[in-house]
Amino acid sequence: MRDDERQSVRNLPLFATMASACFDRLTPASFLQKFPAGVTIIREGDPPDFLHVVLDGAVELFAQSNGRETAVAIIRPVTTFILAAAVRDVPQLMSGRTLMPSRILMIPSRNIRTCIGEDQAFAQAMIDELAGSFRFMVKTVKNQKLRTAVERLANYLLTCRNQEGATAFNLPIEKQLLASLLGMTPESLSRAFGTLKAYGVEVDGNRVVLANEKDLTTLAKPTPFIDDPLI
Amino acid sequence: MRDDERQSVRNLPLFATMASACFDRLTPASFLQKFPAGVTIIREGDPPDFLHVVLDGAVELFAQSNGRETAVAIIRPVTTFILAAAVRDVPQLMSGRTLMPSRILMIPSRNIRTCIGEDQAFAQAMIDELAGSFRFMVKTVKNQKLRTAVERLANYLLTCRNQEGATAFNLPIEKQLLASLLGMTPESLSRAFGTLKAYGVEVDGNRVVLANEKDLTTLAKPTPFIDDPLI
DNA sequence: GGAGACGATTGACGCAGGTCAACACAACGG
DNA sequence: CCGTTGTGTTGACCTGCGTCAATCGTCTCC
Repeated sequence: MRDDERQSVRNLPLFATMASACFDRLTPASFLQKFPAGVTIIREGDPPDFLHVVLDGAVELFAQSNGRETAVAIIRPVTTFILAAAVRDVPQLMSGRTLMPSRILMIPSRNIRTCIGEDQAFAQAMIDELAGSFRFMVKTVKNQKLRTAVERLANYLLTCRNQEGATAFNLPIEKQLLASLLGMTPESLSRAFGTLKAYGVEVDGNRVVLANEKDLTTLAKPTPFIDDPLI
Repeated sequence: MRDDERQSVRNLPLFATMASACFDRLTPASFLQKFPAGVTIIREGDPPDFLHVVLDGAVELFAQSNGRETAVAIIRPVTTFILAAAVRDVPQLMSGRTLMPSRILMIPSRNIRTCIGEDQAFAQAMIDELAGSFRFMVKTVKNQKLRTAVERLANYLLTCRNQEGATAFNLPIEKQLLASLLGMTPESLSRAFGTLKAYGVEVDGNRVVLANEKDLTTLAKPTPFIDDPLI
């Protein structure tokens, strides 16, 4: 691991406040691994031997059942994942695959659990992180159960808009994956985009322009309690 | 609060390991409140002034948007809720209403946050609790996105069966609420029960008999990574 | 440059599940 | 005792979305 990367891990909310003594004990036991795109790096049901940190690239968390599959979250640098399984030492509920060539830091989850018991600040940061993850999943459930496919797409686009700060942007993921994340088929996503044309949504490949935010917002009815990632 | 109730709160996983000094500081600041059935005791968007503990009765956590409403979880004694909002001090994402006359212990969330900083064991218990809550929501998302309405009902019944330990039992909640919890309308639930007749599911009011577990299981395809509440 | 692979789109069609309305039934209160 | 209210069921209908198949464009790799 390069020194600037070590620093960027250290700067994560989860690790920023922990005692240096603990952090220094964590890092030597960890190792950095490079993966090409499209590799499944963790599998549902596996024991959570490592806490993973995406340093570079992107990881899709997904789940399978009955031959069906769905994306649950996209993890981008610099963020951890499978925290909950790691601290409880129980089988993982989701699989993870790289969406592009990625570099992942793997920290033995045993060391994580030890540090929690020794470092008060780390425990506090862990509580914050887990509470945030829980709330993210609550929002996901609400999004899924209270909205139609077109509404989910409309709100997704508005959220992109807010993060980009502009009404024109590129979709950060492929449409196939977006469909899975939004809980629909690629065909339905295509048709949902078609429906949104009437609300000023212009699409060309990955390029999206929101030409009529007002109408789109009226349709989407966004609420901070689903769509604001910060609260 | 009666002494045996104080003890049952103390016995909760969240409070069992914490230092007595902390627990003793928590309880005097808390108060017990009685609610009749059907009362909304917390509201989406409200600040989380209190951590709630259901001592008696039951509480439905639900969310609303666009005039639609959905149940997210049922809280039974003795369990806490809105933990995540309380520790982060951010608006609640769900509302809660009593399903029957209930007695709820309300602990100022400020005190909870203080204790986390002072009591290592409490912080540890909090981490466990939040990790468990997160995983519950992951399972909820998977259940919702990977299964049809009939499959969700079939798996719900099999989960009841395991908790009761018998193939005949009473539904613990009204069908209306069950429909909302499973993400469908009451009419659809009624028809889903109709579909399951062919799989040995006999229903009379709240009474359910699973006369053919084998076929039902073949249909439901339960997986511990969605249906096992313990992992 | 051409063959293939992959992602996206479109059309035709079907089904799951929502909507609306009517009705059955039990619980409850006057 | 009967009307009222709440809860569940059933039927008719419709729509949102999945499925299947064909097509098109883009990218890659010989």
